[in-house]
Amino acid sequence: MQNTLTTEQSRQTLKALSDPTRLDVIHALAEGERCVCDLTADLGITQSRLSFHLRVLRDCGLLADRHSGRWTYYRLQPDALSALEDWLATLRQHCSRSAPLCSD
Amino acid sequence: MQNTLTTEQSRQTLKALSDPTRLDVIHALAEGERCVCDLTADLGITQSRLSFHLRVLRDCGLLADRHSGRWTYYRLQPDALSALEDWLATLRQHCSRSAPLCSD
DNA sequence: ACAACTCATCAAATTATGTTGATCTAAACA
DNA sequence: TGTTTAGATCAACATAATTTGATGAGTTGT
Repeated sequence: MQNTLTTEQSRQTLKALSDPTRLDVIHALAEGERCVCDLTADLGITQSRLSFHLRVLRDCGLLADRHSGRWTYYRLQPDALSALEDWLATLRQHCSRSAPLCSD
Repeated sequence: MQNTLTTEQSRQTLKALSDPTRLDVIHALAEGERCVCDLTADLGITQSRLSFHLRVLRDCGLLADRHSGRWTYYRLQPDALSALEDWLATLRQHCSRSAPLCSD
């Protein structure tokens, strides 16, 4: 499979995943999609704070949302994780080519 | 291969990789190990700034260093990238299990 | 229309990260 | 010993990310 993430997109996804609150969100959504008010209760954080983190995760493609009535449901997009894995694998392969240059 | 990274270690590595200057360092080192003064010249940044980023990368295991005379040589540790890939793959597998819960 | 509910957004305050320039230690070499 | 070089560290500043509390927009039910 080809990596379609730009370096900038990968950076944003890496940064998004490096926050503990956002990892909590991801774990909570691993059970399936949930509305914001349920997530707020599950995680025990304020609504505006959760909304901020949901936006970060959605903006980098890790989450998708769906509106129904007055609720907004968020769900995981595992393909975004796959794409990041591909990007990382490519980086690692590039790094593994490295040979020592400096001898002393 | 088993994932040996804790969530906290993974977070630190993700955060380390999410900075453009640090990605530049990694790409520079993909050619092989280099001393700090050569890296400073390669990247065109100040010595203290580079030193700061090298420490972040070393602290999360992405780089190793070696002292020889008055020089310090840094090199990549591709295994740290592999470990992060494993952690990500595990997270993705966990996420991919998710089934929609909310019907309306 | 009105009230209650869900959620996003905003400004202000707080906290975390990165940058700069100076200083310090250790090594090399005259 | 005195001087130069490599590199780490520190304090001060600058910038970016996060949190909080308030407000606003849309939806539902009375």
